[in-house]
Amino acid sequence: MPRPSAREIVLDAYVDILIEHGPGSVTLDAVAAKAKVSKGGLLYHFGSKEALLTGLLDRVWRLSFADVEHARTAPGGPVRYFLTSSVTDASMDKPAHRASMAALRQVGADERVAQTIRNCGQLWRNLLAEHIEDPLTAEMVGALGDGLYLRATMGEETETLANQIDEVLRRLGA
Amino acid sequence: MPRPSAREIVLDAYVDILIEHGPGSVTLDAVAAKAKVSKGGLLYHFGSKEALLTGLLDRVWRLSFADVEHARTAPGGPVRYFLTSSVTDASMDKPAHRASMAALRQVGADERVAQTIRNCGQLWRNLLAEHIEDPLTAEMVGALGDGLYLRATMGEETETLANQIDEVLRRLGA
DNA sequence: GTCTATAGATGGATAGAC
DNA sequence: GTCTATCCATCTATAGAC
Repeated sequence: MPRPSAREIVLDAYVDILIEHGPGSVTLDAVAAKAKVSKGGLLYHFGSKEALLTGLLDRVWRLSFADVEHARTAPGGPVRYFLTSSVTDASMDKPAHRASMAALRQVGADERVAQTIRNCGQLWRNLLAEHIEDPLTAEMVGALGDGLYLRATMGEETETLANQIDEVLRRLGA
Repeated sequence: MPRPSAREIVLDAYVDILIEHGPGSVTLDAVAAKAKVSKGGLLYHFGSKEALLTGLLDRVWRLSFADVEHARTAPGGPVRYFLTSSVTDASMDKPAHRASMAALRQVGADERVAQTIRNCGQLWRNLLAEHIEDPLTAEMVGALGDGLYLRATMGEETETLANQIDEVLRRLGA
């Protein structure tokens, strides 16, 4: 485990603040303080506030891509991995989910945000389509997972469904 | 149709800016300009930025409650109404959806935001539970609708599922 | 590569005229 | 009920020392 670069530490702080306080509270001062660098130090790595967002979107895409690849070889299969991670990891500190949660809070701030999130969604949908024969079923699994993800990011109880993923998949025929 | 009060016009402007530019761009100046009042005029109706958020959350709850009541007597039944409106109205300018989309962008800014959204979600889940016998099926329909809603708010294509709502419901047995 | 200092702009909120 | 004017805190970004 190599020590994370200063760039990554700053990005972590940016993500933390977005998730905990929202975009209205994101200031260079706040990010620098959380990352324990000075504002000048921060601006050496990210030349502007917009550069921070760019860095976040890069991370979101990179981690989502890796997560989808990881799903391909997951023990219970990709489909099961998709649903369980939608519901389980969103509240935990899996980096891929933290990054996309942070990005979700920036929708509207820049066109690239929604674009990136859509691209990541497409990755997952492609994966599901590869492993579920019927197209409509694949779409339904995708939408259901997205719903679980949304709920988890809202701090909602998802146990009712989380404990019955196998039965859910059986009923969907996936 | 009574002319909307100044309060409502200001709230509309606040919602517009949240949806179009995100919370990072919400300033009293911007809201006042969009509502075509002065900053002083705005602050007469909402004494602070926080009061604007409070006003939004009130509206979200009020409109969601009314929408759920409206769903009870919808032509195709409440369940069908839930799914079709999740997918259709989110991109349109139905006030209930615009308000909750705006609130969604403020998650993290204040605890009450996620709380309000959870409460509204509970309203819909109760409705579904009343009209779908099997509890797990009801939960699945709810999650699927939430997924469609999330996608619609991201400007995502939802037509594949939107055109097959009846088949979706048939497969879910709802 | 990280810091301090500071410029210059913009933010939220108040006071008081009309 | 709506406006203008203003205060002061905070924000982004730059300049330049170390």
